[in-house]
Amino acid sequence: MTTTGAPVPSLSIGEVAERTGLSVHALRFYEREGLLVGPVQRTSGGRRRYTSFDVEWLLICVKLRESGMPLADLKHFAELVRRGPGNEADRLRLLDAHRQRVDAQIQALEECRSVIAWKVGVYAEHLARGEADGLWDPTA
Amino acid sequence: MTTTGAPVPSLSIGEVAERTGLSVHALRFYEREGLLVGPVQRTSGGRRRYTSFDVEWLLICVKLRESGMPLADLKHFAELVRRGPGNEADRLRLLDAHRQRVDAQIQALEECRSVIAWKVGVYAEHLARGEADGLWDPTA
DNA sequence: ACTTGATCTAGACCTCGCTCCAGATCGTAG
DNA sequence: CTACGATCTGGAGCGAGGTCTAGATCAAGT
Repeated sequence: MTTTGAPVPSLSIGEVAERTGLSVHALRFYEREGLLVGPVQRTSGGRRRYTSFDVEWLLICVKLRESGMPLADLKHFAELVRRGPGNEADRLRLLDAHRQRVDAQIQALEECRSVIAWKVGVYAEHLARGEADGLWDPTA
Repeated sequence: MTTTGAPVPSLSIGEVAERTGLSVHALRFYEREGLLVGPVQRTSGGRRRYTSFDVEWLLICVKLRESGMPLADLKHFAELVRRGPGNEADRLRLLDAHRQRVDAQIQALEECRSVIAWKVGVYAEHLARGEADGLWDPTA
């Protein structure tokens, strides 16, 4: 029954690279590093076939990496999921800690942006007033 | 006249490290890499003395680095400032490009945050409903 | 059968941004 | 004068996160 449905469409490493934005090199690297939940299936010829689960997980990985989670934490998270139910509190802690770091990061970036925007404004005003008005604060 | 005022209080590398959050190693490294606008002054004995200009510039550097500007761009910016007036348009372009990257970064982070917050919510709800309710989407 | 392009493995290599070390010197407090 | 901590230089080393190479194999089109 469960084994005879339409064959779940599986993807080659190249297709997954396209869909996730990771390079094929990075995909193999992630696998070696134990960042995937399960082992990737193979064809008789040894080529990887990724399931949609794999791809979903990878898309989450991409989001977590994009927001600065180190590979070590990602690996830890993968391990928790791999071990199956029973450690949801741990997973929650891990994600929530990361969420807080992301919030802090956003705040820091917004501060940076305002500093930069102010400096951009200084230069723009200077240029608007003409190029030849002399002395400049070297730090401006 | 201009040479006999109160001696501008200058700081040692350790004091600058404290004030900027950069390590003394990093400060020497930045200098070697040409990331400072001018050469740092030295005492007769060869120790660095940083002016408040230096410190201000370093604080800007810190903000730019914090927001992800690569050292190469920082160096480029320092070179422009070092060359003096006349290239304000270039400086503006450099900073404005960076501002745009920061904006994009903030947007990306906010997207990440919402994905993460959603997952945190999923786990939290699961835990609130009790630990023993069975099957789990492995990607959850 | 042949060609072409994607994929395979193991492992070397790379960039970035510091960090640390060794061994010498400075400078200030006792 | 002596100690001791801070600083000096040049260069090696490091951790993160991939990236790339070589040489072989697989799979699909003609």
